[in-house]
Amino acid sequence: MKSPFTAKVIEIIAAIPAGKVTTYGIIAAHANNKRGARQVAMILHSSSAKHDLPWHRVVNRNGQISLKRGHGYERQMKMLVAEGILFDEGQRIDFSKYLWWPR
DNA sequence: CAACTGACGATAG
DNA sequence: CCTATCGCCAGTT
Repeated sequence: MKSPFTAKVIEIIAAIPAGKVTTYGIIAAHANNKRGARQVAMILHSSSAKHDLPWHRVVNRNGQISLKRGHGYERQMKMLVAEGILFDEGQRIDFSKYLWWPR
């Protein structure tokens, strides 16, 4: 079996409601690995498809998409906008409106 | 098995 | 505002 951390991360991500977003750090913290944000990203990268996870609802702590242009950035933004999430001029998401906290 | 990589984050300057 | 550096450790090679 994969680590408890991995299982927890997948569980949390699968629970993110449409129209909301959360961050790598928050997920990591709830999976008992406060400083494991990078692993959350890695898990998403390798397991989002097989676990049918809403990977696009996870952004970094600035409310911005971490992907690079031409490597998923536009695709992710498009999916978020399609769910009603708006970006400001700096292409950042307003956490006061869209942040989802697992619990 | 060892080394390397990296959708991140906090901190320091 | 910015860059640099360290910590964390699952995947990949």
